[in-house]
Amino acid sequence: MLLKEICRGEAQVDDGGTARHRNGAHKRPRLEDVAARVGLSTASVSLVLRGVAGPSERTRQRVLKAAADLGYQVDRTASTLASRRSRLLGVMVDIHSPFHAELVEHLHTAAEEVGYDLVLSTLTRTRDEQTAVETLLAFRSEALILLGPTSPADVLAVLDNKAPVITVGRRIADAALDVVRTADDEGVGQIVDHLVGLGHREIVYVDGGKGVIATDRRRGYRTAMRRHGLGDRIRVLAGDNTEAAGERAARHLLDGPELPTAVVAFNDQCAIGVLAAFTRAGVSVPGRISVVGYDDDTLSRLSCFNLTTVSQSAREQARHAVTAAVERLDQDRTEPREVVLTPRLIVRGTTGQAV
Amino acid sequence: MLLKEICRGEAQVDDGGTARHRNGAHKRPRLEDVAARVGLSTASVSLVLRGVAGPSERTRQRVLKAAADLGYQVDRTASTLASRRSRLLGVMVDIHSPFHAELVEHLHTAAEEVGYDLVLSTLTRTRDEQTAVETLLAFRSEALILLGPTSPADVLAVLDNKAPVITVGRRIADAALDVVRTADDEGVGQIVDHLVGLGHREIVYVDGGKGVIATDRRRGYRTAMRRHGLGDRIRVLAGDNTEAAGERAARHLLDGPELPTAVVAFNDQCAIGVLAAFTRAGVSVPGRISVVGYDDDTLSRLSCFNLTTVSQSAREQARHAVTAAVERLDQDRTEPREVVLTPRLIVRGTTGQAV
DNA sequence: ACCAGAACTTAAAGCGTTTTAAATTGTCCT
DNA sequence: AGGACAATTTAAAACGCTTTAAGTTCTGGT
Repeated sequence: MLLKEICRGEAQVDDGGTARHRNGAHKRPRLEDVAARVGLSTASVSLVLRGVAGPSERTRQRVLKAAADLGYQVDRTASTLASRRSRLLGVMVDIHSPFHAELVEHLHTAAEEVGYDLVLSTLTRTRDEQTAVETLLAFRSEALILLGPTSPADVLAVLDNKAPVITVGRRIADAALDVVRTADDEGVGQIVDHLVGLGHREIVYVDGGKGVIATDRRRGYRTAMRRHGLGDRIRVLAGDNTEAAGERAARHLLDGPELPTAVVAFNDQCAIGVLAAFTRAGVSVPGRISVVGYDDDTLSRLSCFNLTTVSQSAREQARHAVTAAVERLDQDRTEPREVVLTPRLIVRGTTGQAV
Repeated sequence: MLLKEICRGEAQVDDGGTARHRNGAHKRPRLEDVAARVGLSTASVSLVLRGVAGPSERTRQRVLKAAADLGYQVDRTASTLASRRSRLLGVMVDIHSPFHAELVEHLHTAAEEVGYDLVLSTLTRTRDEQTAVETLLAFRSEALILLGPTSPADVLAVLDNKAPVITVGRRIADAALDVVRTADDEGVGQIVDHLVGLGHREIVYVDGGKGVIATDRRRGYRTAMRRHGLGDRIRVLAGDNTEAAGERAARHLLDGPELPTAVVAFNDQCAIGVLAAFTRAGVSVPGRISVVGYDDDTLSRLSCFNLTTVSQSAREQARHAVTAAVERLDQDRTEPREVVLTPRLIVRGTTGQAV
């Protein structure tokens, strides 16, 4: 062991710092190195570094100092292997989505609070959900938090056999999975309530195409209209989640016999298309017509849009997702759970009294 | 060994699938399990699974089949430890930045082509560069690709001792680091050329505050103006990277004696503020005044803005970053290298002939 | 001095792979 | 049949840590 140490030392000297990075094999200090430095066993050092009770105060201090001097940093791969726990939550995200970005932000803090770390795997044009999830498992993630997955329920169910799956932001038929989401129908309901409260009766909805989310929102619109006795005023225009769709819908309305007094769009992106088309046509918003989006995108907050919209409380969803994971991992919960949060209407500048 | 197998088998049956996830300790099949299944050693299986030459075709097929049957997936932590290589590139990103999202997308494909994987660590309000980088190292990243780091050059230099650092998108004084970036001054120069070509002479620049990037772009503006003999027309308005700053600047211009014929903003965000203020004031763009941004944000592409801007070629930067990493890791390059790419002007709808 | 028990420390056995050197099997000649 | 060599296969030693059971050292009380 002494010999070994000397060898390492010599090698480092010979190395001279020039070939430091060769093959990424820059020697980082190991537990053994700091142990040798203070004349203790690696066991003690490990104990101190993990903050486990046992080692004396004197030992603690010396070890901490030595570790700092050497710039020691634990090797996650080794400790995962040894402890049989990675304490890692795998998160699948669409890196282009601002909403996911927000979720990740809160997932980080929530996970940290319960002693877990996050590993991210992103979807891209050339990287599908399958690949993303495999990466997460290869890192030995203990649970999988999937943000807005599009895989069918049965695929997710199979996945759940390898590690508990928590789906965020999407309703899942009745697979035995944990789901955290907001009530999309209710969110649109709140929008309609708000508009009706402002005296609107001619409220048009621009659809978001197929998909669970679009379905829920559309239903929310219909239900709310009927609730207000406006069942016969229900009017759904085809559309999708793009600005272009919003523009098309708005032009369609402009070409029509009479303009409604309010337009509710599937999401913010789409709403902005609507907004742009109206502005260009000289129709005042919210003077002549009110426009509402959904998602509380960064976009909607821009003062030039200042869009009334619905927020999905990223913070709460993230916390619930982490809690769900921890319950599965550390508290033996086996029953699936669905957490449905109430979205929050954000009234900004694109809604006003009906004319 | 046979006994051991039986034990594992029994345990799985007892488990019955209900307590599967307890402590994240779901037993995944190991190399040994697939070896046992085909009656070979783990060594052979390892060889086959990694595609190393040696095993006979017959063996190969049998192993592959067994692995598939068992749903075997290699455990990265173990193989990293054993092979002393993680083949992992650590990437620090600001998850809220659309530009970083694009870079990550291309980094993924570039890394894959050379047999590396990416591990992402994000900056958030509560997670600074220090923490992000430590996480990357804890995973044993072999190189660090930092997207737009703000840490001072000397901190980055120290970091480079632990693993080769490749900085993307930011100029670094003269640290011995690899840098990949675009020539910001040149980008702004292209904008000015474009405007001058359209007959503009009164071109105002809205500044981006302090910071290396802002400095470069401002310099680019000044240099280009002088180059066109417009040195006496140079006019820089205070600003930063926000929409609000753009609005302020535009209002300032509107209040002034005479409007310039073109405004160049530090970035797209800022340009959109400018745009919004002009539109609201009834000043036609590009009829009366031209506006240009920088970054080619998703924002700028929205048809309602359709902003003329400058693209930073995420794809090229990503490829160069990965190449730089690989050269350091696999080809013993020790000399730092700076790659400066030429940005590309994207002419859209906010620039036109000077009036 | 001696001893029980508390306080602290450590030896050693893994964790699931890779890798090297050695062992085994197979093939083709004489 | 025997031997040389190539083609396969494998035993066993890492990798850097955690963890458990077993020491060892201290206390304070007799």
